[in-house]
Amino acid sequence: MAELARRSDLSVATIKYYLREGLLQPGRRTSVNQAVYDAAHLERLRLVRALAKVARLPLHKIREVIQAVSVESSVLGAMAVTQDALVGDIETGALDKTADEALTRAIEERGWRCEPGSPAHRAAIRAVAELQAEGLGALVDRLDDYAQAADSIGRIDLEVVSVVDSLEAMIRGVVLGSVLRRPLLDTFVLLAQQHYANELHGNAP
Amino acid sequence: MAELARRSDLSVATIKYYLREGLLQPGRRTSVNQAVYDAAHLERLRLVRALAKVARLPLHKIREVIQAVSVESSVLGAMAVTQDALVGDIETGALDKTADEALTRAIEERGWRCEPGSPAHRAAIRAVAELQAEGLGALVDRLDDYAQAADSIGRIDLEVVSVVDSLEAMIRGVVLGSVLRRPLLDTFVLLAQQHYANELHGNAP
DNA sequence: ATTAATGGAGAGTAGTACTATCTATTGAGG
DNA sequence: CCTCAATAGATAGTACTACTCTCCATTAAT
Repeated sequence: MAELARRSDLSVATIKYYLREGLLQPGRRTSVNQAVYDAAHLERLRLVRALAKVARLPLHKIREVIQAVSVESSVLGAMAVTQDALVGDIETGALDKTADEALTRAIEERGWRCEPGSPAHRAAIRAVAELQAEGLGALVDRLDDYAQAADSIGRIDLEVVSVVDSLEAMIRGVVLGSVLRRPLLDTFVLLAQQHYANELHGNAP
Repeated sequence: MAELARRSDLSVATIKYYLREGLLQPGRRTSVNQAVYDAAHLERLRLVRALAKVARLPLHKIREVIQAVSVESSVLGAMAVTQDALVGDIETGALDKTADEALTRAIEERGWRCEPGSPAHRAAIRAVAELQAEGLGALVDRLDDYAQAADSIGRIDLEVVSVVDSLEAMIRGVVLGSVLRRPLLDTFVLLAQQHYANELHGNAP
């Protein structure tokens, strides 16, 4: 276990805590006070850390994702579970009607076939509604443009996933990819903003 | 104050707390136990809520952003402050060298002019490094594609901002836009993923 | 034989974001 | 004028998350 702690950069106490919380599968017991942990345990710990630190999911959500994914036998199913965890909980009240309409227009424009009523769809409506509520109509007017960029990203995501060979590695790739690709794109957008801000400012090459 | 609580959907106790924490400017006093709050107070509360609930910034970060932005007199400055808050704190250690190289290649490919060493740039390096560490090299191989999509988004962001007229409204738009555009794009990407997942699955139209 | 680590369990801690209670006013209605 | 609810201000308490510490009996390693 000291080994596992060293390799995962976590304290022994934290690993024990994760074991208690069911985030880490128990090791193979060799005696009453000894157990061996292998590469799978290390990988699990890395996954848990990624979900906690990068996606900032609460530990109970992480447990849900891990359990759901370990049962899951399809890549699409794993993707759905991960998506649901990433959007978080949405209050089940009525959603803004004009936001729904604006979103529906954008979806039709793109020709997307997606599940209406899915957590992601509901979260999208809420996001549009918040923009409208804060008077950022100029942003809402460009939904189509953002949708076009999102389309590229979603397509690349799926292309990347479909490269992998084994189902298990694919599911792991979907979960980790969904979580880790987000900050990548976020920071890339910031860099692009810097670029165009510099251009506006007159620092053109 | 009861009025402000009602309009902002916050409890009086919470507003008092925000006053204590310096997140809300004090109202104009009319007597020792009376003060009037106006539209600016309501707007501030909405901004605080957006930064807390949507961007999930801790309150002390929100205070930093608000104070920095209120002093700020340029749109670019406000954008930089907001960017720094959104990327969070990065440990000031050495960053992964191969990740830096991969990122530099992508930036050059795009022709971006951005600040090396800025929080956003450092965060990008870390994001790439995490993908590499988790064996998601397939994703890193497509940095250019993601960068291209990010480029579109950054360009649209700046176009949206430059539409506004007054400086004050522009700064508010930059802060709120940066914060609220994120979940919009996140959910759009999820919808695009659903679309392409359906296609892969054979549910083509 | 001694020392150090292990598994297990419970209690304790730090940080965040409120929420409740108290006090001394004070404004408004009857 | 009197009462009563509301207010500003301050302090203490709460709920939750994510650990961290301490203890124990047991056992592996030297």
